[in-house]
This record gives sequence, structure tokens and C-alpha cells, in this order.
Amino acid sequence: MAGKIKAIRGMRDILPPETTRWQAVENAAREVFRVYGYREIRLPVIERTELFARSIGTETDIVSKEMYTFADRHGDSLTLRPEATAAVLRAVLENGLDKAAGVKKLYTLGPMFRYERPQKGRYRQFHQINCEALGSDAPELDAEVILMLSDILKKVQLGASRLLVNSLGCPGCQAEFKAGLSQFLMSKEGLCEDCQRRRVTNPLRVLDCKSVHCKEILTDAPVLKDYLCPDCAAHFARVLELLSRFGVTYEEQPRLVRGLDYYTRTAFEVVAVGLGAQDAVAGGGRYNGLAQELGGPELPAIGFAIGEDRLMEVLPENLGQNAGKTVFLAALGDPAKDQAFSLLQALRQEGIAAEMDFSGKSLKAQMSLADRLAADYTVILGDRELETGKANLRRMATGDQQEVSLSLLPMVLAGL
RNA sequence: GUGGGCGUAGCUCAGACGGUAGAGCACCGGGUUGUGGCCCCGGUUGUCGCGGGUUCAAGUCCCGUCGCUCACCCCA
Repeated sequence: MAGKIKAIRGMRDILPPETTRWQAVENAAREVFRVYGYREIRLPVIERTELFARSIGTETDIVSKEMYTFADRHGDSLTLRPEATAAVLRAVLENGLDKAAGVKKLYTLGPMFRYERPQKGRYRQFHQINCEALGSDAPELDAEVILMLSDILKKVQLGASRLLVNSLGCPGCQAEFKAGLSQFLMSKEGLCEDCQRRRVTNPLRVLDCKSVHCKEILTDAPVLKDYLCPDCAAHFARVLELLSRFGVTYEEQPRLVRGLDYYTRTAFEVVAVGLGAQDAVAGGGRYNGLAQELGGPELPAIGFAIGEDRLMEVLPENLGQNAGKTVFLAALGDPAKDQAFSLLQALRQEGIAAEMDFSGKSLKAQMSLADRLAADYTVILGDRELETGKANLRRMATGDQQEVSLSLLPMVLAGL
């Protein structure tokens, strides 16, 4: 144990049967994306460091202290992606996808990396399901994206959760709010150390400080909603109206600002109960200025990320475990084994999950194995069966057994 | 980066005052010369995280170290 090489800190193996649940979630997401017109994009997990620095914001925790950054052999500074949006946008601009007609709807799945101290629901390599809709500032799109997220979460049977929404305004009103907030914060004593720094560098971040003392001070801080310009206010109202119309329950959360600098207007988060401190299973928002920030054209967009690792923690244990039937072939003696192997392949070609033992176990041991593999049926094949041309077909749940002609077995099993 | 808890068999864990390592589960075999799940019997598995110290003797005490975990922070 001492000398064995282990997975590195904050990274882990996801093993069966757990992987079945992951597949169920990913399949559900793909299906929902399909009906909403989203298509998959696959991206590198490494990008130039500058991409993230410019998009996420140098003052954010992600960029300032959580990135896996290293120099490659040519001395270029590269970073394991801490999130997907910047990379999606880079790919869109680089490949000219933004020039296509209509709203560009993309999704992507995969690992992200952040160098943080691991804890429950927080890993250094974690997995996200991401979607991005680019090319429209219409509030209907905001609503659609949130509805789609809601559909996915419903489909995977997420239990108790809350949807928090807020509007961060456009650069215009957000700047005004920041100024007002800044003034307010500067006039206050006793903010925590972090917030004293943040009130200068990024006053919005102070709003979701967890310190009870800071929260107290913030109770009569200016509220973003009061600062929204008419356009932003109307946009937000329309989004909320649509959510209500489709029966999505949400909570307005005026303190929700999120950790990335690029968000504008709609921001939202889904928190699950029973997850401990890291309870956000999904989060997202609009990022109208990001494309230009990255040297592209004006390209209003909105997206979200689902944290798969966290989501798994609260989903039903048996998610996706309703596989089709399994057949086990128990063979006695070499001639029967040989025959069984042919049958094994015949069943598999029919799409039936079939297994047998190659090691020459006793029938008892093979039955036991069939049981542990959760076989629904076991075919027993020995010299006697080879002679009569009929195998014993045993239904494991009941123990009922019947003789079936060997040549008919694949057909009979397919029909069960 | 900061704090708390914990590191004993593949897994979950027990090991009062230091005396030379156990249980359950799992796994393999037998009870049934060709029939699983229950039951019974037998068997395999450990550098007691690592290093050092105290001691006749350390899983047990002390120091250090590494790892895991939860929380702060932050976020998916």
C-alpha cells in the first residue's frame, strides 16, 4: 500500500456500477438537448492561459489561485480548463460558427480542473454538462435555457432543490450599481478581510460573502434590482413571467452574483438539499459581452453548467439500473462448453446479454456465479443435453425449469 | 491557504491499564457424483499509512511526515 501509486489529490476513479448512473444522467441530458435543438461540441481540455484570464476575470478566485497552469516545452503558458464557456466561445469564434444563421445552440460534456482543497462535492477534476446558446439577447432564450435545465433535472429525478435567479444588469446599470454599492461598502466598518479587499477590486463579490457579520452589514446595502435600467428590468420581468407560465418555481435571489466576471443580466443557480456546503448542482447566466472581450463580434449568449459529481450525490441510487435481461450459460464438460460458446455468440448477436464461465467451474459454482451476475435465465448444458438436443432453461427468480431444443434457444430467449 | 476528525484484511470496523492482531461482509471450497439465492462447516487475505523515539516489549504512548475526510474560502 505504501509504495503503490494512487490517484492524485482531488481526482478519483468512477467505477461500476456508479458509471451506470453517470450514463443515465448524460443520456438524459443528450435527449433533452436534442429536442431543444442543441448539438454537441467536443473541445480540448487544455487552452492557452490567457483565454481564461481574459474571460473569467483576473480578480476572480478561479483565475487568481485555482488554475492548473503550467508552461509547455515551448514555454507557452497553458491551463487545464477550469470551466467550459470560455473554451466554447473560443471554438465558436475560431471556427466561424457565429456566422451561421439563427441562435447557435451547443452543448459539451467533460472534465474541468480547479486547484482547490477537496471536500464533499468538490474535486480538483470534476465533470460538467455545459450548454451555451449564442446569438440572441431575447429573454425567451433565457427562459428556454432554464426550462431546458429544469427538464434535465426532472428527467434524472433530482429531489428537493431550489432555483435561484437574479439579474446582474447590463454594463450600464451594473456599473451604476457597482458605484452605489462601492460607496455604501466604503462607508462601512468591520467587513471581513476578504471583503475589504473585494470592495475595491470587485464589490459585487462582497454580496455573497458567507460571513455572518458581513451579511449583517449588507442587510441594508443597495439592491441590484433597484438599479436595473428599463431594458434590463423588462428583460428580467419577461424571463420570470415565462418561468411562471411553464410552472417552474424559482426564488429571486438579489444577492446571487456568481463567481465569474463575465455574467450580465440573467444569472441563476440550482441548489440541492442534502449536499453539505457545496450544494450548487448547476449554475449559469447570460454573458453578452464575452465574445467581444475575446476579440470577437458582438454575440449575446447564455449558458449553464451542471456539476455532475454533485448531482450524482443526490440522485436515486438505482438510476439507470434497469438493464435488459441477462442469460448465463452453464456448461459441463468440454463438448458442452464448446457448444455453449456458440450459443453465447448467437445470443449476443440477438442483442441479448449473455455470459458463461470459461474456467471449468462445477455446476454449483456456475449457478452461484449466474446468481451473482444477476442472470435472469440460466441455460444448463451437459452431455445429457447434447445427446437429446434439448437444454434446460432455468428461470432464476422462481427456479422453474423447462427443456428447450438447442436450435430454438436464441429465438425462445429473445422472446422472453 | 486555515482549522477539526480519521488512517488496522478487498470493504465496514473492533482492538479497557503497552504483552506480539480480530469480527462481519466479500472471496474460494465442501455439505448436494449435474442445479444459485437461506443455513452449516472449512479455508485464503494484513510490512496495524510511513519514519523516528520511549520501552524487555508499541496497533496501543511521544514526535514528525504523508494521505483521506469534513468545514472555512470559493464554486459545478
